[in-house]
Amino acid sequence: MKARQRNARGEGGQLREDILMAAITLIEKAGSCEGVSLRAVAKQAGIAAPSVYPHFADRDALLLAVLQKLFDELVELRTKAEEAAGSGAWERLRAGVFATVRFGLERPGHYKMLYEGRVISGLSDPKAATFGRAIQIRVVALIKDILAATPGREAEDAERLSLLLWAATHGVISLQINKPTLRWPKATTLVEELMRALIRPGAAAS
Amino acid sequence: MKARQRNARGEGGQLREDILMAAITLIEKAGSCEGVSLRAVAKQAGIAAPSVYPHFADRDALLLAVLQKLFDELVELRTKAEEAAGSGAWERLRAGVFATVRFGLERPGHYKMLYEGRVISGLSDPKAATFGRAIQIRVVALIKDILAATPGREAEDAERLSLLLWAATHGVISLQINKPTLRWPKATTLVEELMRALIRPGAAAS
DNA sequence: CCTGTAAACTTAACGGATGTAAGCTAACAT
DNA sequence: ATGTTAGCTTACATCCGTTAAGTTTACAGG
Repeated sequence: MKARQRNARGEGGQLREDILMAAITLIEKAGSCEGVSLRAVAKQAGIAAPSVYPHFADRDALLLAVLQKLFDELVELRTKAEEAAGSGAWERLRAGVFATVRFGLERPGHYKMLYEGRVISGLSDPKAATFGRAIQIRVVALIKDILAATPGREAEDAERLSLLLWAATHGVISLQINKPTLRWPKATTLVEELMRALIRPGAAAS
Repeated sequence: MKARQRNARGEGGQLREDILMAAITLIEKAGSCEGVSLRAVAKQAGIAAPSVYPHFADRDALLLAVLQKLFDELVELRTKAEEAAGSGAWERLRAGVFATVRFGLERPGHYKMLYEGRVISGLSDPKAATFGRAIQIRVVALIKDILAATPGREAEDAERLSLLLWAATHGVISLQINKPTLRWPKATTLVEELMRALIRPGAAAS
């Protein structure tokens, strides 16, 4: 791991990306960001521990950057899945939710960091709180569309339904990650049942 | 903290309880069991660090004992709540679920240890996996009763519904714990809506 | 009451890991 | 040749889990 090439004059910033990637790799391997030491990240990146400091003020700043990057990644995954799902609101919503489920099950360590991580440090919390917001906004819009097209439910609170859907989805992913010894039915199927129960009650049994 | 009285001849076992209590206190204060050091537990209990070893083989054994105790506590809380709720299956189920919600919100660190904690050590996991089982078994029975009394749903899979309910409930608690900066509606209300959507669809709007 | 002994608990210490600070060296652009 | 940048080495103070050995205390038998 020590065979790292020194970067050229203007490209010291390249290392920043490498450090982030190293941290992301280790966090997934460790299952969460706790216990991932700065030294381990440095070793994974092929550099000495103090070489992190020119790029990140301290360990918290590094973890916050990782959090940001992972959220961005999830938002993009979700966006692409929605776009690939066509134009129906229901299909788009389902595709987005499924994308999150897949993300969570394939990369449980990253998912836990995003949605089960405690406040990293006092100051960084308010910033981190806004990271996932983009998703929730689009979900509310989609649910509004679905409700508007469902006779008798036009006046229901889409915001509240989105919270319920989020909670239910997160619960399925979280339990499946944290209680892996139980035998779980297919997560996407469970989530689809929850979606139908909450948003399209008429089709509960698919 | 150093004014601890030495225990009498045969009652060294008293300290075991004190250590457990100290660990439980610190885990709640720290928000999870990671980062709670054996030395900190000892200091909280008013003893020196090595005095833990006559009572617990190592740190993992201590944490496992804490896990056991916390699960027992939650099971008892839930049992009492169900018993106080009368004889209706729906009311008993709701009371039990609400008790868990209250436990989670009042003691988020303990809840996270129970339901978001990773495997403590290789060997201890299979044992720990059975800890929460008692709850789920009773929930399935209650849901069976409810379904049997609901025309048209007698044949539905109570086991699967219990998983969905568990996931949805856990999702509400977990998100509310881990995203405390968002403004959340009352958790018990959210959970009751989920319960109605899943188990009593006819009464979705209360 | 005295005393021996075993339990309850302490202090000291080891080996290692951690985050971070200072200063140094090697490479490249000018 | 020189100045700046990239990254390294060394070092610090602190904490960790754990072991070994010693000390204090409570009680039983005389």
